[in-house]
Amino acid sequence: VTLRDIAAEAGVTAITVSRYLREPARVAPATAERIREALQRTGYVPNKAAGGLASGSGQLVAALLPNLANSIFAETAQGLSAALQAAGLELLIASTDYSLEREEEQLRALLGWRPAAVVVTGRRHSAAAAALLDAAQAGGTPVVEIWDCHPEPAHLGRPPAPRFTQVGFDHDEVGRAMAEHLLAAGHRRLAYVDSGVAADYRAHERGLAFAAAARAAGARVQTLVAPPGDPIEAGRAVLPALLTSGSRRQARVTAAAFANDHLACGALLEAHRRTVAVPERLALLGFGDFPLARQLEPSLSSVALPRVEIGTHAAQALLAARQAPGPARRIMLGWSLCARASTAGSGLPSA
Amino acid sequence: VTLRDIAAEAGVTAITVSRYLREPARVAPATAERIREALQRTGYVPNKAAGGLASGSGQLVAALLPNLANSIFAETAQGLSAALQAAGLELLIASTDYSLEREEEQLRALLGWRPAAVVVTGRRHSAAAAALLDAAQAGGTPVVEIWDCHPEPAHLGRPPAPRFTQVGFDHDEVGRAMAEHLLAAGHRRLAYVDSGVAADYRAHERGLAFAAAARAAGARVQTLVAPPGDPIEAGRAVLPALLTSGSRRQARVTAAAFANDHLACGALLEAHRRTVAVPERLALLGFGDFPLARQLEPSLSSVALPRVEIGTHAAQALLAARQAPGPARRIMLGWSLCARASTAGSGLPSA
DNA sequence: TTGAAAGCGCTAACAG
DNA sequence: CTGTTAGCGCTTTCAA
Repeated sequence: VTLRDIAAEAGVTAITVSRYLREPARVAPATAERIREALQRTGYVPNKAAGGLASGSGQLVAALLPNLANSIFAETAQGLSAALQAAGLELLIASTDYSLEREEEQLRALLGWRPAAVVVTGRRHSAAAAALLDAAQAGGTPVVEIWDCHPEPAHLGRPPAPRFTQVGFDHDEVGRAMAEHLLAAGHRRLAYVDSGVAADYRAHERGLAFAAAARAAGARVQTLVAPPGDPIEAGRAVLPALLTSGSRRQARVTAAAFANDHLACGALLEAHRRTVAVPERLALLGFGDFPLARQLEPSLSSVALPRVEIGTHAAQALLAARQAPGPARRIMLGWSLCARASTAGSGLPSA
Repeated sequence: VTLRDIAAEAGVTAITVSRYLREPARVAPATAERIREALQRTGYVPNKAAGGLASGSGQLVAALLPNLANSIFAETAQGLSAALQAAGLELLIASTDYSLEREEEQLRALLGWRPAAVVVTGRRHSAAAAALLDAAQAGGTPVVEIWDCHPEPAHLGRPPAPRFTQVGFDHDEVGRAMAEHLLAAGHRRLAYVDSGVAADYRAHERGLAFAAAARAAGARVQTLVAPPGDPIEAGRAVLPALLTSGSRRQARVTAAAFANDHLACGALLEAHRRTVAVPERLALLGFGDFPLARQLEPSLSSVALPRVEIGTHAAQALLAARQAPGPARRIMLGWSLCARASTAGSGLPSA
């Protein structure tokens, strides 16, 4: 069923039906009525590919996320989806499995649909992918990077504008805040447990900032990498290393920060099983504030993230850019360190 | 940059470039080389909307899920996404928020892209949505219903074919298995805690089957509905009702089954907090087997679901149907009741 | 208020 | 092996 078919039914030409569909007011009432009936009878659904081709517009938004199953990105996807639907845009989505090569490949595929805007995760891309994004933006397609706002150092008093609009937060800042939280509770022997997903560079960067801040404050920091596989099990598996670390000449770790709440929960559960006192013997700090974190016993301290908001704000930013193209912005969203029982301050003497 | 541009660069016409892109073997090596260079230089990305329009094909798959953030559907989406990407198809996704009206509205929007196939969640649709799906299938677009395989009663010895291919499992069967599991552990006073998401009819159907099976075995069953809002909190909130139920003339509930693991975890954590013995005083059975279920203390019995497989099998089914259209099939995927400590058999005397 | 002509970027079918 | 012609279904621009 095409526009022509229903035009024939209504005794007009295709263009009139097309007009009716877009600006009903510009069609005579009598004609409109006949068109409406024909539309009803046939159950016509306009072909958006043809429409987009003719008008050069496009109603698709392409989004690239590392993984749709990961609750962090799933909520962002939901936020994006809901906000775009409300604006009449459709979401074309692809997962990259944290791989820059797959991101490039999928970006190329999605760009073939001439999306109205592009959303990518993070600020690291392959050279070719970056070139594609630049070209897209130069061609008037807004590009938004999510989950990673990275302020460059200020030049001449103000920070330079980013290449693409960024919606998220500064992972360095979070890493530092995590360190400061543990330092404030009196800890001086810290550990950071990095993600087993090696390509999750944001987790790695948080760890670097964590370590730098801790060392700057005179604390010792050890970095472990969780084994790959189920992250809760990985967190359990990491606990022994945390407990025995530096047992010889170096004082033992008294607090550990984790790349995510799954790992931290694993460690917490394993500590419980081994009757290791948390936070007395070992304080634990997660990242992500997953719903269960606050429910465990002891409740897990964590960093609450604007997971859904990143999606909705990204949608808003690209809608705004579509209407009135402007320079790339940095949209910093709030996060908060939720201090709970697992890091309750004990005023430990520094070792 | 269009096909014409790079054709001009390579000194050929557009159709030759088009051929090179689709069947490189059918152009002369020398020509191919020039085209390749031109492609490289310009960074050309073929316009798929135009290609699809001309060829009548389309490389998009439309998927409708209740919610992308819900871990159950998020994993299915990931499975779908990965399997489709591997086959060179893109995923156009929309969320319905468990609403049939929104499903219909979004279905109409997605159908405008003339997708190569359509994936919808569940077997209930508005009349108009069902008509759209029928029309799509009649027009050669495979339609797959996921998460709900509902065998009709057999006529003349064999069950009738479903309207659309279904990929999932039978929720009635799961509901019965949940009841049987608790009955086998000696329980005779059961409860089913339904989802606070009223439109989640699959959870409701499991509850009905659960209750029917339990009553058929001579047990008493009470059905509660979890309050809306955070499901873990809802599970916590429901516990008192379970503990006090029937305390007067009717014997107390000794085992409860839940619409999902979030609710069950909430109840488990609340039981722990109140030092209510699980499973001795109250056995708890979840649904979904979320990663944390097995990690809690006591570990939560639950029903493990083919979450990712539903996505991958749906992709396979629609790819197969694209290549060789056949009758709708019912693809039943396996699930398993994981008996853990929270329902460990206590051989309770029936009341 | 409606229509005719042209074309969006690409591909099918045929011809050369 | 390559090109010509004629669209896919819709919208733009202009004219009536």
